[in-house]
Amino acid sequence: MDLLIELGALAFASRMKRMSEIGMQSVADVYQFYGIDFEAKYFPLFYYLSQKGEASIMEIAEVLNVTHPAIIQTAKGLEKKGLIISKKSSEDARKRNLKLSKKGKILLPKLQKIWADVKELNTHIFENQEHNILIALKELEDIWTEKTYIERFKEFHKLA
Amino acid sequence: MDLLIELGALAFASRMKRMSEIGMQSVADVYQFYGIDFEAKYFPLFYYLSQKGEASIMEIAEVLNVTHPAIIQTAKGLEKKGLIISKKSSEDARKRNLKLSKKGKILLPKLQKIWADVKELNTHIFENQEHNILIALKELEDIWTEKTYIERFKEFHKLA
DNA sequence: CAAATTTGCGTAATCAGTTACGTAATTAGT
DNA sequence: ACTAATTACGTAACTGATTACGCAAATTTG
Repeated sequence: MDLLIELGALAFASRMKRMSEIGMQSVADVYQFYGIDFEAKYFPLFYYLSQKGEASIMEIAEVLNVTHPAIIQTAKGLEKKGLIISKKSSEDARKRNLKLSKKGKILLPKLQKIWADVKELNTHIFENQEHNILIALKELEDIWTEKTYIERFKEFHKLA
Repeated sequence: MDLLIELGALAFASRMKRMSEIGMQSVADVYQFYGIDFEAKYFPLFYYLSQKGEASIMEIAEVLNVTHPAIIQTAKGLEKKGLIISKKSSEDARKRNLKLSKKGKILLPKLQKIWADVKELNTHIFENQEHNILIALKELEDIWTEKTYIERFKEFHKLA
């Protein structure tokens, strides 16, 4: 029995969270399968640095939609593993810029291969869905951007 | 700029999580709008007790798909608010059964009204999606049930 | 029916994020 | 050019979940 599924439209937040956790665990399993010492939680930060080259804490926090202490914490983990390094910005003494270390750059191609394989499978799965979850997500993200839930709630139930 | 959306099929776990958080916050806003002292995190447990009447810690944990310490913790919160009570099972001395308190039963109709309103709006939103996220979720949940991601991964990439 | 195993619960430590707050550096206003 | 406001970062405390572990009660089994 799965109460959350029964609850349908009421419990969708809980189900999304559970699905998110399954997604994280799945990728973790892939890294492990390839014997690579890399955690799923590092992906967004490491990937962004691999694209951008160098970026400050706040810039990363904004792009990844998390708070800056979260970036500091994740960066600590990646620095400890020796995959990224940081140094004070020369233009702005408040900023600390992060970038891939030599070791990080060496690991990168292996990770890129895995990311490509994961992306390929995911795309395959999503495209074979009758209702594509990526499109559904994008629709919802746009709906919340347009108007907050509570505003919509008041309007819908004529409480405004 | 939103890197996660750009990453599409690769970052869907992070996006699901974010959407889940928006969903939780939205319901929290509705409780607040009605001036009701109830937190979104209490919903699954409180709702289940309102339906079942009485249930043990482990039973609830299984039905809600979380670990038993999570239920103990959530139950502590609801007991502190006086919305549920607990007593040792008479049939099995290991078990502690939870149920709504008098105060909880009095609050229930108000909550039920809110849940109904939220469900109505959510259903409206989801039914107007071109790709319905509830259906998409159900499809994915079934896919993972059928076979783990890593198994699927090995097959898809001919690594089995 | 006694011993071994399993089950139910509670607590502690941990985890990945958050909010709150403080400090130093930069930018804006006059 | 001072002063005020803002921005960037770091730390601390909290949150809501997890895993790991231990104890007591119930159940299985030899």
